[in-house]
Amino acid sequence: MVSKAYILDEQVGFLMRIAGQRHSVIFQQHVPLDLTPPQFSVLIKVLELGSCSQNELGRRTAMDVATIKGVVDRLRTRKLVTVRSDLKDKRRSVVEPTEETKSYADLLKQAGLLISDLTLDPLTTTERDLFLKLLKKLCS
Amino acid sequence: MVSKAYILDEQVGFLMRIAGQRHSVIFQQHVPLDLTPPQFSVLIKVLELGSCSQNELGRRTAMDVATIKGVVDRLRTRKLVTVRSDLKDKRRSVVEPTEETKSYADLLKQAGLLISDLTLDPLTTTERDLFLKLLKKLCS
DNA sequence: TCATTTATGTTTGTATACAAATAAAATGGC
DNA sequence: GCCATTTTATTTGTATACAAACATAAATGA
Repeated sequence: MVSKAYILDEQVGFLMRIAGQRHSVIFQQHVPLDLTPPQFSVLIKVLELGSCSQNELGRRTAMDVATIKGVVDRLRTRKLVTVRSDLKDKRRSVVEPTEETKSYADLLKQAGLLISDLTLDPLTTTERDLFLKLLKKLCS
Repeated sequence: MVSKAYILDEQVGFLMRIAGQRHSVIFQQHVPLDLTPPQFSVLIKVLELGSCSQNELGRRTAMDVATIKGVVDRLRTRKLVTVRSDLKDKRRSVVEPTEETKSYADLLKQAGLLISDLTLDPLTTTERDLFLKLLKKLCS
C-alpha cells in the first residue's frame, strides 16, 4: 500500500509562498518611502477612510490586533500617521494620515498599480482576470 | 487630473496574503505534530532527500539562510531531524530525518494532500488545474 | 441599576522572513 | 602552491504574524 506521490513544489500552499516572495521583491523595488506591504496597506486604507480606529484598521487590512499595533507604531514614529484617543469612546485609538502622507497619496496609488501590474506580468490580460477571479474564491 | 482608482482589496498582493491566511488556518487544523508550514516543508524535503546540507535544504524549500537555520534548530530540538557536520566538507551541516520522522512520512504526505485539497475546495477540478498553472507562472 | 458580555488596546512569547556583517572552509585560476 | 572568489553557516537587527493573557471601557439585558 503505497501512498500517493506528494510533490512539495506543486502544492498550492508552497506555490503561494513562492509567488508571494516574487511579489515582495517587486514591491520593494517600486514602493515609495521604503514601506513594507503591511505599512503600505495601512496608509492606503487610512487615506481612504480619513480617520479610523486602530482595531478597525486592522480588520480592514486583515491584520491581527498585535500586528496592526506594531505597524501603526512604526508609521507613527515615521510621522506618516497620527494617533490620538477618541474622546467619545475612550477605548479607541484614532489613526489619521499626516499632511505629508496625504501629499503622497497619488504617488502611493500609482506605485501600487505598477506593482500589481508587474506582479501579473507573466500572465496575459485574460489570464490576469481569471487568476484574480480564482484567487478571490480562495479568500473565504 | 485624477489618478486611477486603487482598490486595495482587489490588488493581487493583498489577495495573495488573504488567501495565504485562509490556507494557514486549514494547515494548522490538519497538520500532524503541530508543525508550521516551513517546518512541514523541511521535513518533507529531508525525507525525500534522506540527507542534505542545511543551506541546500533552504534553497530547495525557498528559505533564506537565517530562516532555514531557525527552522532546522527547532526541528532538531524536537528530535525530528539530526544535524551533524560533514567530514568531507567541514563547512556543511548535514541534516537528516530521525527514525521517528521516517515513521511519520506517510502520515505527513497524506495530511499534505488533504490540506492542499481543502485549500482548493472553493474551486472546481478544472479551475484548480488552471489556478495552479497560472500560479506557477507567477513564481518566476 | 448592576452584572454580564462584548469591544478595544497592550503585552509577552514564539515563529517566520530577510538584509547585512562576519567567519571559516572549499574552489578556481594562475 | 597561492590568492581571489565562492560557498556555507552564524549572528544581529528589524518587521510581520498570531496566540494568549490582561486591563479598561462600552454596551447589553434582566
